[in-house]
Amino acid sequence: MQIKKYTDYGLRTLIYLATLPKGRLATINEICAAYEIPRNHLNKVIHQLGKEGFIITRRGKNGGFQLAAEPAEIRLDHVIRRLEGDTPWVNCHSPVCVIEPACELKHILAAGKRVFYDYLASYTLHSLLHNRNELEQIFSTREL
Amino acid sequence: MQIKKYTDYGLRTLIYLATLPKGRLATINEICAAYEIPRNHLNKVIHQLGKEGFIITRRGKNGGFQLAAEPAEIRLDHVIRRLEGDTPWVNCHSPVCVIEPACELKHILAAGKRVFYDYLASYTLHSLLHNRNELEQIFSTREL
DNA sequence: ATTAAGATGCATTATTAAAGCATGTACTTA
DNA sequence: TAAGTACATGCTTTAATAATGCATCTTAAT
Repeated sequence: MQIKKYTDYGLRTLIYLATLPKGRLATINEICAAYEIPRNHLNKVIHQLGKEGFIITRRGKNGGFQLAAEPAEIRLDHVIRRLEGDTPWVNCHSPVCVIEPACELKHILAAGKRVFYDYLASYTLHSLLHNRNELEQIFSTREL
Repeated sequence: MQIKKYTDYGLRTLIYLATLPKGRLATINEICAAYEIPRNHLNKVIHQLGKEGFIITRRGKNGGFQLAAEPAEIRLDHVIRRLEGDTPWVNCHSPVCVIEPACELKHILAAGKRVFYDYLASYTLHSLLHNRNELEQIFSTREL
């Protein structure tokens, strides 16, 4: 019961982008360096962030990516749901559970999951920028 | 983002026990047979269920285990929290995250986790017995 | 053309859950 | 009190999946 690094990396990327001046593109290498995370994995995360419409990517020389919307418009439940994958939190098949047709558990856990994401829906990328100055400082010192 | 089979097996065990006449002991072999799950893994689950006080175990010949309380007294949040382990849903260390001191994410996810378990707190083992007759029928036909 | 960026697919490694195995300990009953 | 049966415990092995690595393709600017 923990979000994947994959999802974590995606959120970190969005946080990084949100601290940049509007219109400025970041690159995968830049983010890797800032967080000291492996390029290959981040590569896939960035790709999905683009596919899902959270960022706008641009290929080719001088390419990169930027937020596709204002931080306050990017909801955490959306981001996490997409990156994490939206499968049930209990697996009643594989292997098959014999009481599955009579079992209430899946419904209760599904509702619990809904409650969790409903809560996250009250937060956006903007909510993660509370300490924006401190964040910017961390990133700037890392570029030395 | 999915509960472990370990936790699942624990819940299934409690459901099974709840369908038995009061005072009747079940054995690990019995539960393995009912659900067709591996004895070795279930072994550990049962042990923890006992340690946590959800069931009362008795060793030796004619031993076995039974619920330690009424189904309505056994809360799902308690069971799942214990079996699943109660670690944060995001790992900010290992590897270290450079923005950790300035990052709000962990607090938001911790609150989301709380909301999830608070929701589960409104359900008990009794809530899982809605289709008790059907459950009993499934178990009885499996014993043939 | 050349270069720099993301896109894509496949292979490998690392992590952790799941399962297996062997043996210990407690308790019942003949 | 000996035998048998059930849970307890620790260690090992396997399986599943996330994470990472690598090679190459595509796109766009210069």
